[in-house]
Amino acid sequence: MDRLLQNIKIAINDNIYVKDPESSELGRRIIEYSIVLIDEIGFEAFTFRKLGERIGSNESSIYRYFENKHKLLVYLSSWYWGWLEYQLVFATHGVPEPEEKLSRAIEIISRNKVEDQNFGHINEVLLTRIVINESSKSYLTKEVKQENRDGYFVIYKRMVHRLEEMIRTCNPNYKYTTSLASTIMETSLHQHFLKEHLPSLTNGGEDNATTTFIKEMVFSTIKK
Amino acid sequence: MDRLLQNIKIAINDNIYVKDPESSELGRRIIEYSIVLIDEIGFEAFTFRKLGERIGSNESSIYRYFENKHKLLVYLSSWYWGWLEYQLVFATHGVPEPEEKLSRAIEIISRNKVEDQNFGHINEVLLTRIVINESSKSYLTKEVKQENRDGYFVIYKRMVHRLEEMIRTCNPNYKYTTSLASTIMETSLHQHFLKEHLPSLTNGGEDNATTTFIKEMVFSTIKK
Amino acid sequence: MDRLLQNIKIAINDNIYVKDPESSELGRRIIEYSIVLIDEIGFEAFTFRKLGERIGSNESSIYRYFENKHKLLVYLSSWYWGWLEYQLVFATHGVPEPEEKLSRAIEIISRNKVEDQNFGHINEVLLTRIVINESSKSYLTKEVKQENRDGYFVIYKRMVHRLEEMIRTCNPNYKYTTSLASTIMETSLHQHFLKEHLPSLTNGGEDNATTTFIKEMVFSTIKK
Amino acid sequence: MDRLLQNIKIAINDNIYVKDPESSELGRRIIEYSIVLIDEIGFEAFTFRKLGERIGSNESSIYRYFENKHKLLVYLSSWYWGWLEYQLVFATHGVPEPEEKLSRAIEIISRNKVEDQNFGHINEVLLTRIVINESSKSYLTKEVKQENRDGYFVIYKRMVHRLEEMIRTCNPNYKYTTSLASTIMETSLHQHFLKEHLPSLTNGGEDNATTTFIKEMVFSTIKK
DNA sequence: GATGAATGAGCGTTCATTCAT
DNA sequence: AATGAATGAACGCTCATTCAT
Repeated sequence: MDRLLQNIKIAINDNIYVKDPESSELGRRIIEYSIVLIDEIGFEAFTFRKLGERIGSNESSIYRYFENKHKLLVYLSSWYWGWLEYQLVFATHGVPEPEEKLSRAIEIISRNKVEDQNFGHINEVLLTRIVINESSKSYLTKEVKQENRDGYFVIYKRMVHRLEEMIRTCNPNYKYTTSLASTIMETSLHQHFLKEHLPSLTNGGEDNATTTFIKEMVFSTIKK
Repeated sequence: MDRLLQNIKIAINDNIYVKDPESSELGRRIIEYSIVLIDEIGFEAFTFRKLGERIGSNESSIYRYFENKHKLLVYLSSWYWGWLEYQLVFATHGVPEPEEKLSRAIEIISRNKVEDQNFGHINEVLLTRIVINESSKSYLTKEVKQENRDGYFVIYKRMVHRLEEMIRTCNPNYKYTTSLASTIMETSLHQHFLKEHLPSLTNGGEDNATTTFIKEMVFSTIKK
Repeated sequence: MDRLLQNIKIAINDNIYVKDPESSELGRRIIEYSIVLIDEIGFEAFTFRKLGERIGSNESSIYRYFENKHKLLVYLSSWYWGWLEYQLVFATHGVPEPEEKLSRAIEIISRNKVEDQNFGHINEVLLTRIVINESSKSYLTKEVKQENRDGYFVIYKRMVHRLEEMIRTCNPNYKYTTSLASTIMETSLHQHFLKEHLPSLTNGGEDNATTTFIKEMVFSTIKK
Repeated sequence: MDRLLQNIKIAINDNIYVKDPESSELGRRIIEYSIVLIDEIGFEAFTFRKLGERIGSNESSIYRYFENKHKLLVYLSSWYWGWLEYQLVFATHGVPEPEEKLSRAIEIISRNKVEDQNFGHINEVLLTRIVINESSKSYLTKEVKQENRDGYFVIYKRMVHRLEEMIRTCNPNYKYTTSLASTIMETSLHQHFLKEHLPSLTNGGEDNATTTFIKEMVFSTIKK
């Protein structure tokens, strides 16, 4: 992305963190290296102690920012979806044609991600990999319902509802707009996962194959 | 299901377990109560110690059957898919019409599950809930690739390939058969998850809505 | 008590604190809310962090006043005994009859306490409960001897010696004046503790039963 | 004590421990060295980790026997009271004269303790010191009431009730039997504490002074 | 003088696992 | 084959305290 947006900051629900990691140097290091480390060793093996070692800081300092590693993952996921949402709004703003709008939205969500210079301390490529591999763990817990009530997933849900709205504009008579919207989101992640880890379960090998697959599926489904 | 099948046994790849849990009373208790306990407290909080307490046996005995709790989850998932595969084969066998065949397959995979009297020690309703809530944790690990090589996911993959084959029979020209097949599998689980935990992200509220949604999507996608 | 004494201040040995908590608003808030909080959660669970949160101040500020929570407890105990001593002196001053004097002293020490309007920021009822439940922890430590040398318990000891003196005046031949005096002090606390927590170990249920019990015991013991 | 009683075992309420420490060598070492270590460094500084180091065993093994250090202290206190109770029963059994009986009981409770050869792994002298210095911490907690309900203090309470019964036999008209009984128990400990740490608050310096003091006090109090 | 941020150390606990029976 | 006991290692977290402002 261009650098016009240098001052923007992805806004995250403030009861996900204890202290805003964007508010200090240490906070930003926590974000930067948690992404690197989770990608390296997986979320299961990731601990605040190891992160502390990596950033040359005591784990107790990290507790000033996040109550536990689970909330840190929720934060990273939220940031990811906030970042995608930003791109989606930017790319679809002012596009009059509903099909074109939805097409661009699917593209943003399902394409291969590249680094974004606007957020120096965040490696979006690694983060995307984390979201693909681990983010379901942020909601597949016994506490989903409470966390949902606490607004942990607002950005994700807003994304789904934006898609839903676009689908409805394309075809007001289509019955399963919400399910289709959430399927777009989930399929985007899942197909990328398979491509990486279980390639025999996908045709997504070539560039943009996933995007094309989803677009075809969505548009034939909602065609009047 | 009827009870004609009383003697059948779902065959599970034998390097998932150390000792076949179907081969002893203790083994069957391990399976029975691991399902109950994981459903109760979640896979994260589930430990062999707690399972041992529940079945009145020492945790070390459980190690005779499974190397660790992760493999036990792989076993349960495999069993689930094996069970579904059985139903799928049974329901589609001898159906000449390709569309009808695929339609029945989707139905088997995505419908709400009920208890199956053929497997007394397994509560299929709870198991389905576990697969919906937790099974992604069985492959979302750093070790997927190795485990795939070890054949942990053969049944799942065979299911995908069966679907793929049916899709191809319906329309030999459709390009993304594998992706569509894996999307059917994943969407079936995901929509049920949303229905349960984040209902605002699905239209799947009514009976069979998920099945209808998927069928519509699939058939419009592959329509010649 | 009447309000004639508005300007009095209980004098506490100044090496118990770093900075006199009576010398500032923050100091008084520390005293006020430490009493409330210790009563609420117990001394064990009480920390400067929690106290800081309660008074809307950083824990590091509290360290300006007290080196650690143990010294704060010593301070509170000392304040309690200083407060009791004041009442004792006030109530026995000018009483010529030795038995009457001792009787009034025992009364002061063992009666149920009520709030004293002279010290607005201190809730004497809660403080009494703390002294009953927790104050032994202020001297039951490996450091008693050193702390005694440092004068941490002067007020308490002065109280014992005042009682001792009164006992001796009643009966100059009684041999165990000091032990009896310290037993009066300890029994007053202990019986109140039992009344509250293990009532089957006391007859102290009715009003003033503890006072009557102690008086009877003391006077029969020292009777010539 | 003589060695006639070699086979006796002090019976402790079995929900104080997870596994009976008398049932294994490791368990007995835990008891033996916890007494030594608590006496050495104080209960506050005592941790299972340090105990583990001392007995050359991992702290996790200790958790097999006691849930936490607080319960271990409850166990030690209970053992102490059980041991005293045994002596008390033994010393008063068959004594017809009520005053003599009570006198012997007070003696048992308040005298200086010496090692008892019947319990090889327990150093009764150190244990007595622990009970004097630390045991109040076993009941001065926010959880007393619940723990009382759970029977943690049964032996202590039985001791009080035995004393109470003896007092009543001496003088059926005395009103405060329970309070006097609990005062005997408490004063015995407290005077020994003072003798050791704050000797200016006691006359208990000479041998048996505490015993004599208490006996005089009790008998003059209940004298008809 | 009061505060906010950061830290090191250690606690209590649990887990997965092994060993001996 | 199944069990019970024991262990090492690590986790999550909190505490008391210090430093810089």
